[in-house]
Amino acid sequence: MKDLTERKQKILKAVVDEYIENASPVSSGEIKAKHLKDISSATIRNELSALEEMGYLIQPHTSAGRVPSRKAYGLYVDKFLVDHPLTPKEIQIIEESFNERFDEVQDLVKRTAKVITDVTNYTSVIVLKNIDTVRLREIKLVGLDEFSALLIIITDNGIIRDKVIAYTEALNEKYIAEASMHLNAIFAGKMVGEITSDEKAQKLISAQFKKYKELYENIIKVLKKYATNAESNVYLDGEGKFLEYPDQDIYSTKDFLEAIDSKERIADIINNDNNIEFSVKIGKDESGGIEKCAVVTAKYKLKGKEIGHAGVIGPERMDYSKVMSVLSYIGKTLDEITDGGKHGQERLNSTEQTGKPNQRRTNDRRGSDKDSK
Amino acid sequence: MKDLTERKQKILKAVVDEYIENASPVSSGEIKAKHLKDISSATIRNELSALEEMGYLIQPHTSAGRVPSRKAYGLYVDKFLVDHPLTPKEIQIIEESFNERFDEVQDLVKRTAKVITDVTNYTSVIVLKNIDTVRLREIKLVGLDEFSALLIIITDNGIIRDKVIAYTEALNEKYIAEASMHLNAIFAGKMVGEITSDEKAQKLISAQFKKYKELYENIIKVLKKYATNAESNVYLDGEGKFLEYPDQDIYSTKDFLEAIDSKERIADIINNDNNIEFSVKIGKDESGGIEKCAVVTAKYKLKGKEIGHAGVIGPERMDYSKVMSVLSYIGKTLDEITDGGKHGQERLNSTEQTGKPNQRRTNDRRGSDKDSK
DNA sequence: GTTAGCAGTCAAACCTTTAGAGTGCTAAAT
DNA sequence: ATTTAGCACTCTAAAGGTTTGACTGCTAAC
Repeated sequence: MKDLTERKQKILKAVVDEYIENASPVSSGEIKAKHLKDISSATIRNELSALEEMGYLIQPHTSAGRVPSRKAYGLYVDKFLVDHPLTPKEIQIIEESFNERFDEVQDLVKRTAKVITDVTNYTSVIVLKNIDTVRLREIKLVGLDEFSALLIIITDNGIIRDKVIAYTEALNEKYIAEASMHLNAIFAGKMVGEITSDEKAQKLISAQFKKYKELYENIIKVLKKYATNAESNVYLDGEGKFLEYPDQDIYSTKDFLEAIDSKERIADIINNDNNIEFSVKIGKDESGGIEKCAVVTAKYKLKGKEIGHAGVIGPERMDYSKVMSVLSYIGKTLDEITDGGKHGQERLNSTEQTGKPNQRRTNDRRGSDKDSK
Repeated sequence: MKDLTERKQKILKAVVDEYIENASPVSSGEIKAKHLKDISSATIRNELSALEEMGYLIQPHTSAGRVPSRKAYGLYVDKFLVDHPLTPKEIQIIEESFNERFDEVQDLVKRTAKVITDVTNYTSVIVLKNIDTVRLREIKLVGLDEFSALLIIITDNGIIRDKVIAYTEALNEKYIAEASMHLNAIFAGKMVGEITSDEKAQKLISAQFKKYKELYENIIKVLKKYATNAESNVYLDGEGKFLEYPDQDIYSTKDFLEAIDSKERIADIINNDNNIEFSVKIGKDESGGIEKCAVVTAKYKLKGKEIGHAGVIGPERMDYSKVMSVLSYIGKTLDEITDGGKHGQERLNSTEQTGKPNQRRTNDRRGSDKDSK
């Protein structure tokens, strides 16, 4: 009775599939009718009972069917995912959405979030790698008026951020330009983490470049702020989608909304286990998560460089196969448009050639190359 | 029976006040007990009946109390608002929030939204004036690499936006700098509307500055996009607050969420009647609005310049007096910190002196200087 | 014009009943 | 030793029926 026999697995898969589809407890009769016509419901009941004892199923009350437990979803994601080919319509949505040219990485990120939502019908989320762990390509300083300048931070993966910084003494254009050069020499190529954590070097530089001290310190401050600021790294789309799966009880809806509200929390959840290709986090446990929700994410790569994670937040009973197929397809599409052999590695910045839309058409796709939680 | 006698007004006000407080239909007995002890409930019933006939009240069913109609709210906002002094704690929240220095107008805007939500406990919304109707102070072009540059748009009210633009031919730094100067000469001081709508001038310029044609056209495109793009002008905070007034039925919650989801719609509602100091839009009517919700906004000024509208989206039965008092107080506070006689008009850009927080302390405040819908 | 008093209405809360979906168990069949 | 049929049992959800009490509307007296 301790073994997960093949038949038990089949039945378990049937329960999960059925529950994902209908959101109501699955009965033995239902399984017999739709999945395993050749054994009797009584036998299935025995198996269900065993599976319940093993912790895979939950019975809301004695005379109800069974509902998958978190453990069951975990196993399901590990073993039972099937290839879920995208419909031509879905493919079309994705292709069209990426056919338009983009000038800026952030644009593309937003668009990706939107398309994930459109195709999966779940709330989508993209969390970019913390600027902390990313190399600076360049910083620029552009004077705005005598008391302020725009600091432009360009990271190695092509993301551009900027921020106004102000200073107390009036500075002229020339001074700014000079400072910009000097400071750039210091910052370029370094990781933000390196700069902000290395107090010694900071002091040294700060002393060496006395003239630019205030500016330098301001810049460090801005970088530090970005490094600890989830806000600017988290992109959401389709926050209202949860209204479309209303089988959840009030509690989890509230937890969902609270989670959605706090970008820090989202970032924490998604950055938690971020070294695997696909990550699936089901429900809330010691290490975080969202009550009654599942978070499925995949590595988000642009031009071969990993720039963060992209995925979906939905009910536990989400259509995992579909979501993973969609994420996988989108990943592949992004790969193609950003790394289509057009430019060498050195130009892997934020811009894409203007003019005609990228030509591509691929209908084959891999199913679920997963890794699971 | 056609006149809104003084007593009727009192009763109407009582109904609205009571309903705002308790969210349940108001009965004649309640009014007698809490508001008009010296007339009998029977008399009040007669009056209620008359008020209902006049369209101010609605009876959900025969044996229920009365609920205010939209017409009643309108009258209430017009005539019955009272001065609603802020508590010391509320004042403290506001003051503290603005005491920190800010470098950028957008920062201040976000902070304003946050503080409105914190103090009123409603979802707050700030809609900046469309860039279309605002004069450009300056544009800058900063080369990022040979195929792209960052376009920085600085408007007359100190708002900074930027956008990467890409071009097809490699351009060097010098070229960009030159173009930046030339183009700036063309754009500075003009309103975006002027530039984008005047096709003739566009053609002319485009011919005259042949060298910069592609750039110029790209810039126009970006400006046009901003001009028609609500997204970047709408700031929300406290989107989840609606959970805290759950007396609404499912429908209106849905409409609320849908409205919140679409920044265009928000912008439409708020820009609709934007020439009055305070605007109150109750419920949904021909000209838009949100079912069962009220939108209260005030002009949002910085350094004496009107830069948009700030306000609140909440249930129809919102605490109008309080909201208006809060908006008014915040408006006054902003006036003081941004125009405290520190700099002349010419420096009304985005920066504020660094260092010590602004010193100010004002506890007097005006109540409700309203204008109403 | 106002009020007291009372009949009438209606929603909400609370039961009770019923139906049926689904299980668990037992004993027979394989 | 499994599998299955059969049946008693459980529990929810839906439907129907009462009761309660909060209101109103009306009438007749003040």
